[in-house]
Amino acid sequence: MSKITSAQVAKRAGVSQSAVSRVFTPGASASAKTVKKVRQAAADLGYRPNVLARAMVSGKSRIIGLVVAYLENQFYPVALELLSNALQARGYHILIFTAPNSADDVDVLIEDLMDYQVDGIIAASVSMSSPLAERAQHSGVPVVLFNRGQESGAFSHVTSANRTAARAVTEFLLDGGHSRIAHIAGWQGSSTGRDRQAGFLDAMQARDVQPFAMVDGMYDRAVAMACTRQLLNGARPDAIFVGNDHMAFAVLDTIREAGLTPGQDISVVGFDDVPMAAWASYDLTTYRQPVNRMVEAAVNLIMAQIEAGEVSPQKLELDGRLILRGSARIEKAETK
Amino acid sequence: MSKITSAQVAKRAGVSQSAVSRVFTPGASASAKTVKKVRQAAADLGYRPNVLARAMVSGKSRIIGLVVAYLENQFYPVALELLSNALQARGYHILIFTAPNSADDVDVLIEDLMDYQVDGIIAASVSMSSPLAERAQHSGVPVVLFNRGQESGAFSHVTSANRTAARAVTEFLLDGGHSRIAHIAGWQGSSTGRDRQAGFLDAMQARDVQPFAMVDGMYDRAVAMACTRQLLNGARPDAIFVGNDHMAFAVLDTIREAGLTPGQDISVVGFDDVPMAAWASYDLTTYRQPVNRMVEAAVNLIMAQIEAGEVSPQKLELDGRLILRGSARIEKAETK
DNA sequence: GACCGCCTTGCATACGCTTGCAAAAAAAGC
DNA sequence: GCTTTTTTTGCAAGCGTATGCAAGGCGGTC
Repeated sequence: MSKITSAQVAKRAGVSQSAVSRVFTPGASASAKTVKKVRQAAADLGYRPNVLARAMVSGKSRIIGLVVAYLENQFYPVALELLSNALQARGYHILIFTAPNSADDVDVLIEDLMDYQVDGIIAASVSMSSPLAERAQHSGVPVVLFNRGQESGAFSHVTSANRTAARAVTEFLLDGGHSRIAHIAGWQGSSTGRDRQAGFLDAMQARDVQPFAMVDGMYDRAVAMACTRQLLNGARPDAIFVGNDHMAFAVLDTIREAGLTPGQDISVVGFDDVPMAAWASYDLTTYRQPVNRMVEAAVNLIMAQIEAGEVSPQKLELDGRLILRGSARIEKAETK
Repeated sequence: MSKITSAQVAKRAGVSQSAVSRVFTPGASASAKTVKKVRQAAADLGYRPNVLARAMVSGKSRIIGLVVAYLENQFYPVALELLSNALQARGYHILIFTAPNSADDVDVLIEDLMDYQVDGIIAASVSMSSPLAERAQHSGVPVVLFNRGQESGAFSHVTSANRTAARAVTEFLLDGGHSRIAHIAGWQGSSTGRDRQAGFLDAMQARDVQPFAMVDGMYDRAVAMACTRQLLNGARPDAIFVGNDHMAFAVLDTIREAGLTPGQDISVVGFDDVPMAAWASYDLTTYRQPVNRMVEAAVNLIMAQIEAGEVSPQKLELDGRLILRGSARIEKAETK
């Protein structure tokens, strides 16, 4: 029930309170003798500096606000864990805010976040409004968007090269001899969803083949299942490119439910390469987002902005690669 | 780049700083006139109270430390999201700490945590050492263990009634006519793993049937797969009760890999009922942990301890129920 | 109209720490 | 050994807010 303060340590060590502070402040000067006395006293009393008090005077809280949603999509827990570890290693910690779906509420959330004097904000799977942009900018809080882009040049962001990637996926399907290719797109309210769809269209137009179908799957399992059932009615596609793995699993389940075999009757390709994609029951061919590098980049970005007061927003697009598994036919078509 | 303070608002509104403070402090007295002036000035300036400064003087940070690991196991992201939402609704937020596997390091983590003056700690999927117990107790920081028990009566915890539940699962398998039942147990270093194994043994002994096999799956996918391959060699079990869903999925994959059909050749039952268990590709019979109620209970517990300074640790065990799906044979054996 | 009680308000202090400044101490230079 | 330079140290002033206390304002009662 006791809070040990630096003053108490100071008294016990026979030095001033500022001496104690300096011993616990990296880069401050203190003689070996003082350091020893203070450390001893601190250990005796079980003293630990109060991060909040430190934050008040220094203006640095060593807290990063993380806004996240869609934790059902395994991509985010994985990213969250990596982010947390990377930041912990640098002495920062994550204050987590789970975002509601509506975009307006995100703004409220960010206000909340800033009340905590966070040193930076990482927003994963979330778009931010422009008023909010100004707000954060105005407060001098760096913002990095993770796995989501932003047209306005307000923030930094790090994503995959979604459009290029989607083009590669589509070309892979075309090369595999598919000609009736459908796209269950990621949510069109998100940049990732739009970019991947654009990449899909790029590739189709380049080869001069019409999309079999193209619908918005909203990054939602139920919606993806409904879309798939629709597609399976009547003339079927021979391939479906799905906006992310989370939906792709739903597609696979639905295809099997219809008595068809993925990779044989219909090829399915996802996006993300979450761990589950490698599991035998799904065995999903998918485009691997380089989540490790994305996290690293995001952390580096936010650190740079915090430490250097860097203001120019960076837009990073990292390359991943297609991971071939059993859910999509590989060999060239028999027409060859 | 500007930090608006209550003093600035005060000046603009023509009142004292304390008046501003009172307007933003629920339960403090201020005349309607003052409230109006202050709110106006605050809105003009874009003032928001500094939570950290508030925390310093009040001693309440409105931050809950959450220690978590095993985010690959979908149970935890789900719980995390629910916890975060429940706490956000009460004006609290989560500072997240991802725990390494080793138990010692958890202690270091908690020290870190307490530096942030958290109002409480929720530890999910993590055991705590007794020195740590004292430490937190000494600092007056309430600790609640989530989905993990603790023999020492030091902290509160909330879990399922794991032993009873495991007994029910085992009885279900016995009733289904299975006689060669194996158990791939949860990590024996965890209370949940041990309790479920104990429940399994309870039921088997009560019916006087020998376990076909019993091994520690360590809550690890790879280990569970290895165990399963072992079990499938030679004389096979006709049922496997797995310590959690995360491992059960691995078991199912391995069974299929061996050319067998779960629910037909071998029954499999898991524990947790994570969302994925309901997906068609797994269709896993499993014991549903009442995660909503567990979260609610954990939050209530920690709130009570924070607000009332409650000290007596509570040990809550909630009941879930068995969810029947396709991975386990249901009907009585043919011997009937 | 005087008196009493209650609601508001400002003043001043405290929360636990960092940091600029100047004095003291130690080290270095000759 | 004395001056000059460098390092160490204590003092004190904040960081932005809440809150006890006393003074002021208001209405109500007789």
